[in-house]
Amino acid sequence: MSRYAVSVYWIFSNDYPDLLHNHPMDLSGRLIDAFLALEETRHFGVAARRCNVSPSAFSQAISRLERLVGARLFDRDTRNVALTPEGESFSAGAHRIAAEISASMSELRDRAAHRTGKIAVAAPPSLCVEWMPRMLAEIRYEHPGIALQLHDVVSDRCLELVLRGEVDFGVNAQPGNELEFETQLLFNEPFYLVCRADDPLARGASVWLRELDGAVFINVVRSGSVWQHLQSVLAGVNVCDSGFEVAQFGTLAGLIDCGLGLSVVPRSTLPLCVRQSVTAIPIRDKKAVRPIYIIRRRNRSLSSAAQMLWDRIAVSWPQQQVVSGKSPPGGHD
Amino acid sequence: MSRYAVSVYWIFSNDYPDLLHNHPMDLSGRLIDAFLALEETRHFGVAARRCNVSPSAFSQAISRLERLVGARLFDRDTRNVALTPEGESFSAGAHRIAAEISASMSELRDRAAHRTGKIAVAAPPSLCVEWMPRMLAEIRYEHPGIALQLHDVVSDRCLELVLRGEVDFGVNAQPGNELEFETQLLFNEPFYLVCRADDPLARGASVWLRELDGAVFINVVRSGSVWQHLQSVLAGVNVCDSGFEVAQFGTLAGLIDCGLGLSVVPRSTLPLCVRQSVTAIPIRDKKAVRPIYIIRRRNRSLSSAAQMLWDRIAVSWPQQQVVSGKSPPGGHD
DNA sequence: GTCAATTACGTTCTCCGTAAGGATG
DNA sequence: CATCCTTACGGAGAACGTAATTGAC
Repeated sequence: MSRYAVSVYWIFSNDYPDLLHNHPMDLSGRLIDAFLALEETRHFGVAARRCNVSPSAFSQAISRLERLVGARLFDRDTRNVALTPEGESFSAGAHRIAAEISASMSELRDRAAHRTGKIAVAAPPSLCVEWMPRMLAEIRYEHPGIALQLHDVVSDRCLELVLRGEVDFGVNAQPGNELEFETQLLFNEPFYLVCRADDPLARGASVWLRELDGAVFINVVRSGSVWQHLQSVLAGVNVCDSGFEVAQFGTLAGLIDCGLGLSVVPRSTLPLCVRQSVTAIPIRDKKAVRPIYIIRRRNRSLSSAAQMLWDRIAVSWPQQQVVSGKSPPGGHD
Repeated sequence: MSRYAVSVYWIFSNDYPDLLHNHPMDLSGRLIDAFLALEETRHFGVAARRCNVSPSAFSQAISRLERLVGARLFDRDTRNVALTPEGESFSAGAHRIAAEISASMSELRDRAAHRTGKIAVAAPPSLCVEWMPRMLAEIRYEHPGIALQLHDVVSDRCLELVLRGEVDFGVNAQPGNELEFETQLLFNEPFYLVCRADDPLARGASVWLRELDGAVFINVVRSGSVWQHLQSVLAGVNVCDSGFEVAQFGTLAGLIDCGLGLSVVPRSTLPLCVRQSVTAIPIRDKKAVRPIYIIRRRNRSLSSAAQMLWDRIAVSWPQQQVVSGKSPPGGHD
């Protein structure tokens, strides 16, 4: 009896009385399925088997559907089953509903299986020379249905694209602030000395930064992250400013080739810098590196496809952890 | 313990194991509603209130939906709610599903409320002169959204249209066979003598059939039901065949007007027969009637709109009952 | 009499609401 | 610490299966 008393209390304490299990719109996919099966087979038993339920359950389901829509949908006796005019009217809608449900489900399944989807990433031009294209080529080969988008942009623009959701994630030499971004260090990319092959500095297999004292130095433009990092890398080295400030690494190579100076660039740009008479030499200083991060918006999940690429990139360097938002020396913004 | 034994037996005797409450397509309208509410409000509490459920139930519903589609649809913490890429992808489909469900339900509701729909009826030309048009005019006035169709056809064609479902029901002077048709007698329509106003028979207020002995009789075509019924009505009366056999009652009136004979017609055709010098006189014989039935396919329900008109017609003569399929004397086919 | 749909009835599962828990700002 | 989403839990209703009933041929 006390159980009943509790029930009564609950009935009256229910703050959501409007919709006690009788919403006008609780059409379920099962009911639509039942309708379509019966429409096609015109036979309760067969339709029930097709829906994997007992004839009894199927009959009840049809009754439920009819009660729900407020109209008898099938005329039936023990021998014949046929649509009523209302059933005919409902049929078109039922087919459309089923098609929409099916389409929505397949779309999500396709995305989950990476048969379709889209990945947009941003990366600095240097990493777009070989590194990102190689990553994307793998994806394209394994999942040709996924649309790929690559923005080769400078650091600030990369963060902007990530923040605005125009790319799923970015690869960047500069981490974002930790309130808005989730950042993981991928690797530290070493800088290389780039100079003429007949430059005295090119005699050894590697050089120290201090050996660059007095060398004529060609700068890259200040907007890129390369310039930012070089400021700290070259701190304490007395290089001589050549006066040039180039935007493209191919230009850099041309200037060097003609004996107008030398430069220091990240390894990923070497394919653009090295030519017949221009060579690249490792720098032995541990600090002659720039960090490469992978960056996404904090608290935003990635699409299934983007997550796959993220994992593939991030997992390649398994020892890394999320870094704090403090900018490293030489970083800006 | 015996209860558990029974349960175990049932588990193993279950012939429908495939789909034990985990069909891939049991998307319900409620879940779609929940999704749309949360997409719009971006707030669990508010969306829950809009759906008239507790925050807890709403949260569970979203989780259920996400488990069902196999993808996380919302990124959320205690402060922010946002669609994931998969959620964005699902959104369009969800809107379409909701729209289709809503449209289907409204359509059925509109039909139930007679705001829309269609009625097609067949009736003999005689009853299309005044009787059916009056019925249909009422419907049109009260329910202008319902499309109306009227076939003025002869008896056999009427049954054919009913059987083939090209009309919802028919009004007919001849009942169909009771296996395929469901028939209800509406009324017995009296026959009238139609003759020149100066005919001796027109002197009284009414006549007996036997008074027609020797009169020159103009027949209507044999294909119509009028001819069928006249055969039995005039059995035993020795009328003189005029040789004319007309299809239109206007023609009949013209012939009579010119003194070429007289005829006997159902009351409903009188508006077409009576003119200045042609008059109609009731016949006193009880058998000088033809039955008018309302006929529909057996075991086929009518559309909501058609049912309304059927009821309106059938209920006008409440004492009538379903007649047997035996053709009345004079009936054919 | 037979076959198929329905109804009756008991069981299981779904879904809800209350209440407690936990994370975030 | 306040807010809001989530989990835990118990109960009501939904939905199913078996079995009995109805109804049509």
